[in-house]
Amino acid sequence: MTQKGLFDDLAARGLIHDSTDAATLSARLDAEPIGIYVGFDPTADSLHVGHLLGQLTLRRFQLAGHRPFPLAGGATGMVGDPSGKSEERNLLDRDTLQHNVEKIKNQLSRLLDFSAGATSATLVNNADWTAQITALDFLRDVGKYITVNQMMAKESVKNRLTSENGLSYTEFSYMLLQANDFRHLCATHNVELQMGGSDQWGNITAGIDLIRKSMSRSAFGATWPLVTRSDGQKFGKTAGGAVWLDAQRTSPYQFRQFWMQMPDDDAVRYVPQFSLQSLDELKSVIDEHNGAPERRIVQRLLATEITTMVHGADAARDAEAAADILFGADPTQASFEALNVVAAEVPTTVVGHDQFDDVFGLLASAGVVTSTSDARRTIAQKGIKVNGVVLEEGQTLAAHGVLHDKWVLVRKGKTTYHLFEIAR
RNA sequence: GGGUCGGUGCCCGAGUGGCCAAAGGGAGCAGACUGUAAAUCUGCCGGCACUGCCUACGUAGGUUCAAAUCCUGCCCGGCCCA
Repeated sequence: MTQKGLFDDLAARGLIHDSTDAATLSARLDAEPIGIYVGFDPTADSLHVGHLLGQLTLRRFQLAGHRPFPLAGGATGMVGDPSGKSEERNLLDRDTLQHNVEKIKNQLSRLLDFSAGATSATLVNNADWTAQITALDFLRDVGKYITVNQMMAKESVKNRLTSENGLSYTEFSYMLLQANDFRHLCATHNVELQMGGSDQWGNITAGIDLIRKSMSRSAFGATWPLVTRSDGQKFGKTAGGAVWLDAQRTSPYQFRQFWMQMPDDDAVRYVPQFSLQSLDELKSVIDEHNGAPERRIVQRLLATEITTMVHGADAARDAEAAADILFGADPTQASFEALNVVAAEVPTTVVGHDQFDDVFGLLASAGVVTSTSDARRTIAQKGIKVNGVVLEEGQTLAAHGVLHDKWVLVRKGKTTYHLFEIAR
């Protein structure tokens, strides 16, 4: 019924950081389908690549025959998780939170199958069972079972207690809410396993304890490691900010580029963690990649697979087609249709014929450069190419022609593209 | 509340009357080399109507031909005392 060896597979991919007794959990997973949940707090109206591991983990379990429960933290988002934070969070207001939950729900659905019979995913929102609980009930039914001593032992709590920022009672209580979520899902949906990032370990074990003490049954927990980058930067951040799953915030093209432009070391490390392909298949791909790293085989695999999962096959194909044109041959040879694809993926600004003389102003207002001064500098340093040709000082944007009577393709540096479209 | 030290560009940090749009480092941008990597090297790195002008060294005033630099008030932070 369930695929054997799931736990070992996860471990081999580098996806297990902590877990409750590995042998027991592994045997349990092999024996029969179980319910697993992963929580996502609605701190923004879109998830970002940092959340992908959680979604992919649920997907892996689903593919192996288990029942995934993505959880939107409508309630926990009200409080703020102190884990991994050095100071008290600013709380979002209810309307914003509600809005975020709605947007995120949709994204949580993307990678999972909700009509897969026994292994169907179930989207839950902890506000549904938490919002109505009275303070008294909560203290009796949850607080009673968890000691302050235990909460104080949490690393994130300790850190905050010794820092100057302090820790409010609200954030301190966060772990109780999360523990209650686990118990609720265990009681109502027979969910036995919670997973999360390594910073969630304390919250997860609190839930396991609560289940043992109040329900007299056992539950499992596991975490995946923090995704790190070889250069020490935070994963999922680029110069432009976070890489979002929302196509409005990060276009499929940009999303795909995030994976394409990944350093070799990171890409090789991430592939087993992010790809759903078997380890055997991946091993041969990695070998091939190491033999010819300039072909970016691993980056390409990640870019294609993840973009397809998040944005769909059509969007992934278009993004790839656009990138092939931009990073491939001479743009002046590109067909009208090809450029149309590019136009859909690359930021585009509509301009009038008469505006082409104001090169600095155009580049600045389109956001290609940060100011007209920056535009001057970049051009002086030969950093701007128009239709593939270096733009010299004093030339207008139309100096190298207009493609198909419609577009001027501007490239800044190696990877930034912008399209100027002539107003009709 | 008293004392004391400090608040400088995206970040760290030097500068204690003119030579200061402000050393140095980091980040960032561009160029070379490359593979839409990494490392390395070079240049840039407040804005604009760009051989000049404007705005900037917590904030508001003052002294001076001239202030990030001196004086006064205020705000904020560290430390010590109460």
